[in-house]
Amino acid sequence: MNLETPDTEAPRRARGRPRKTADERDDGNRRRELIEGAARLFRQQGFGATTTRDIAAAVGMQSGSPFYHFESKEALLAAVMLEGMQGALRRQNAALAQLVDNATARERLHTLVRNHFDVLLGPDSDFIPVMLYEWRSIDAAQRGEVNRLKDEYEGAWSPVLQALHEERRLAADPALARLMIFGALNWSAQWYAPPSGRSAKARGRASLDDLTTSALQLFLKEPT
Amino acid sequence: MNLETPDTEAPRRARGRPRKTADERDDGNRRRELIEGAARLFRQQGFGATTTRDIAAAVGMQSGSPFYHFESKEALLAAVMLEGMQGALRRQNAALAQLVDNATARERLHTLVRNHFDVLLGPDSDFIPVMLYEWRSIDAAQRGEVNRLKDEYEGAWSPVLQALHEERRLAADPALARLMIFGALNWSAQWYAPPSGRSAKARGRASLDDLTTSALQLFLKEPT
DNA sequence: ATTTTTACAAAGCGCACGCTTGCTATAAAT
DNA sequence: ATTTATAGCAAGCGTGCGCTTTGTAAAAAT
Repeated sequence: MNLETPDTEAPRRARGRPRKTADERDDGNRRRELIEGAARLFRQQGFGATTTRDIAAAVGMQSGSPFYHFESKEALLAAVMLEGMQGALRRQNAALAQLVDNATARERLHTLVRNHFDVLLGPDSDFIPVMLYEWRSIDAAQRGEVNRLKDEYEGAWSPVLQALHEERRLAADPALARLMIFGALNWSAQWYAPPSGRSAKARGRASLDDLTTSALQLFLKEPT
Repeated sequence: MNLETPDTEAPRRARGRPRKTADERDDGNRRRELIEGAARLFRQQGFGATTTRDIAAAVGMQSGSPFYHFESKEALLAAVMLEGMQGALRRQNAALAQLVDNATARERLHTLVRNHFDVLLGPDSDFIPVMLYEWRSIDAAQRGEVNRLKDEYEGAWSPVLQALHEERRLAADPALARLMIFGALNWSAQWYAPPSGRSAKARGRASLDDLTTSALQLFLKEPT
């Protein structure tokens, strides 16, 4: 017993380059490029159809090098999801913070929906779709933290929908309504193609603002 | 040249067991069991995470035997999708045919939504979710026929939504509304757990009828 | 009785893919 | 100057997996 540490805590003055913490390692190195490249490939081809060699090649590495940064392909997927949820939550909180204090429930929902479309379909929007459609591919162990963030993200919608329900502008049960609304929005990742060039609307390509308008029209009633 | 067939078409009186046509081969044999087993596994684990050995074992075959019935794993996936869309379309047409001629647009939408939930979440409902969430896994060549059926299935919703729009019970643009409504419904495959035992609603488990009611409440306005 | 087809089982090929191992150049600390 | 950690590269191991090949018992026709 007691193989690990002597009782006397000798200060062990460290020499050489100090070890970075896991947090510090997250910043400006190739790790990020790996996450972003993986997110793009996972979205385009799916997790199963993407090889770790594909990912390495996408960022200009040799085939084994990603495993210096991530202990497994699955851990890389988990990092993509975690990164995505953190970003989404950050942006949602920022959007809500910009609202005036006396904003109506309708205005709050508009902000939430518009931000969600941006998270799903805007630039650098590979993370959340991967999370939504590759959920099965990570095991329960790594799902925990992502799930917490997801609950927090979705939880912000509940009081808004509850208020709209009380205003009689949302007829359905708020809990089911939230699920269905997320479905309607998330599904856009399957069909949305961003408008290209001018007169995009004439060609049937809607903007994210158009989508937001239509979504609110679809879900909300006129006030009585 | 001319290695394939002599000019003289000798009648070639066939002896022995006659070859079945591809159509005949579709009926009461293990092929169906393979499709159903594959559908269940593809839904539970995803296409990429399901091995052909898993599928063979699920129907009590040796690992190579499925390839007698399907030329590739991908062809098996395509068969699952085709089977699913054919069944969905058949059931949708049957449900619509049971409507009285003077049914309102609202009644028609109710029928479509209720049937769609049944196709998605009812018994033996693995086919369509697989189609929705493993779309990327089949190549364009095999997507054609499935796509035709899908267009036909979704097309039946358009005149109904158009009519509701004109009745001012559907505010949003019908084309976008259709996409969002399918999203709201299809997404239920991700979260729905069927009610179990008695007092299911008390435990927060909704029935497919409950879902249908909530969906219509969410999408439709009171008549003006 | 013979032939032909069906519906698999049994065995295994070949390789792509996840991951490991060992090495090295550079950077940052003492 | 030396030590220690970083960020990979280079090469390959092992194996799981899609698929092939061969065999063969039963069925269905002549």
